[in-house]
Amino acid sequence: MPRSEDFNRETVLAKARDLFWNKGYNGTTMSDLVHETGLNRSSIYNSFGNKKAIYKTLLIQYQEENERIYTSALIRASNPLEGIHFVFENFIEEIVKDTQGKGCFSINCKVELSREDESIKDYLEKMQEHRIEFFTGLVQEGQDAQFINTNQTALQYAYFLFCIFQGMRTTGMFVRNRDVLTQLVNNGLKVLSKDS
Amino acid sequence: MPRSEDFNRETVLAKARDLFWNKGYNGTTMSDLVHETGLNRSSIYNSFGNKKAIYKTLLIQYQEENERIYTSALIRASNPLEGIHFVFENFIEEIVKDTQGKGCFSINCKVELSREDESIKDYLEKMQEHRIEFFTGLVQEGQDAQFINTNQTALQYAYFLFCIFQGMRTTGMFVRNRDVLTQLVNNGLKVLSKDS
DNA sequence: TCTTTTTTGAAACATACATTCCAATTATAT
DNA sequence: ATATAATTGGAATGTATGTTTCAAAAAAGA
Repeated sequence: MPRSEDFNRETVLAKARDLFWNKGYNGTTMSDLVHETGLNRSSIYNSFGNKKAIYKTLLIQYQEENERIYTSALIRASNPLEGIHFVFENFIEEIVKDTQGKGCFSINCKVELSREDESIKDYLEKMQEHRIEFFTGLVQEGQDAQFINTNQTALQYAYFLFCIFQGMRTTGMFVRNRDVLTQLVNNGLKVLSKDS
Repeated sequence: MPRSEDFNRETVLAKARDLFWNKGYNGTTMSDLVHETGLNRSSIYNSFGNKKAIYKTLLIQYQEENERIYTSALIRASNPLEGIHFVFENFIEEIVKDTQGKGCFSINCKVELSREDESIKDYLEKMQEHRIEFFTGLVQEGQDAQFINTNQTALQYAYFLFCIFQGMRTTGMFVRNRDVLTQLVNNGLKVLSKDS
């Protein structure tokens, strides 16, 4: 009996994501969302919840997309160190493509909302730990297979990689030169390499 | 003839800075400022201008303070590489002291306002270039005096240092363990060292 | 003391914005 | 075709918030 939604959920969410990514959470108004998605106010509230709920949906979606991108980069790699290289090359591509200097959705969220919204803080903290575990596993594998030196623990190197990632993403808001970024990664990964 | 202000300018600005730092630009209201500083609305507008003006004043003040901190760290150092070490140890202290995870005022500003406010973007972009020039000079001196290797140009190493700085500051919003941060710096600076 | 100039206090203004309401509309199942 | 249940449109609501106004108060100099 019920009438069905008259729009494509994914398309709407994509437009909402672009808005929030461009203008931040506070910089985006519900009217912006109405205008950009073409949906009516009621439809938005009805189908996606309020502003915070929409934003959280997008944040989770962003994390999951990234998760997929990273793991797929690993599959192409023939060893853990190369896997790390691929992951970072992926970051570089994202930064170079980001001609507006929007930065990382997740880091932007961290800065703008993590101190105001406890639930977002908790989520982002878990995600950060998760990423560091991800790197730790990779480095550990690399160390076991003699591709990465054992001067430091896998966990410590994981923090280092995570730090470089966040640094690139933040620095990259103003600097999007591929060569500069590539050298940045090379310099960082030099620390892990066996022959140093 | 004129009546004089009934408050301490620096004290008021310090309280305003804490507010903006804690809650961000959009998260802080003029009423917060009124409440926290104890000044009257009119007095604030009269003596400091509107919200954006106050914020910009604080941003500039923050940059200048940091400038002083860095150059004073250099004076204590006996060579450029040690100078870089001191500067980074300073970052670590700031992060460890930041028990609330407020992060860097300047990076927070970059994320929250640089895409919405052209003048702030321009200012921050200039500051970023300035910091990179600062690091470039230091590295160049270090290379000239044989403390730093010449595998990369001074400029490239400067980007690397800047990236690690921004990464530490962002990662450090959730991770404030001194040992972890110290190892982070050590790993980064290993890249510059002569015997590697 | 009296004038001048600025600061200060409290209320008022104007607007931006998230959210809700309700009637009209529309698709589905019987 | 008709009843049903959800969606949709547009206005309305209430509140949060940046900024202005203006008269009263206060300090400094003559």
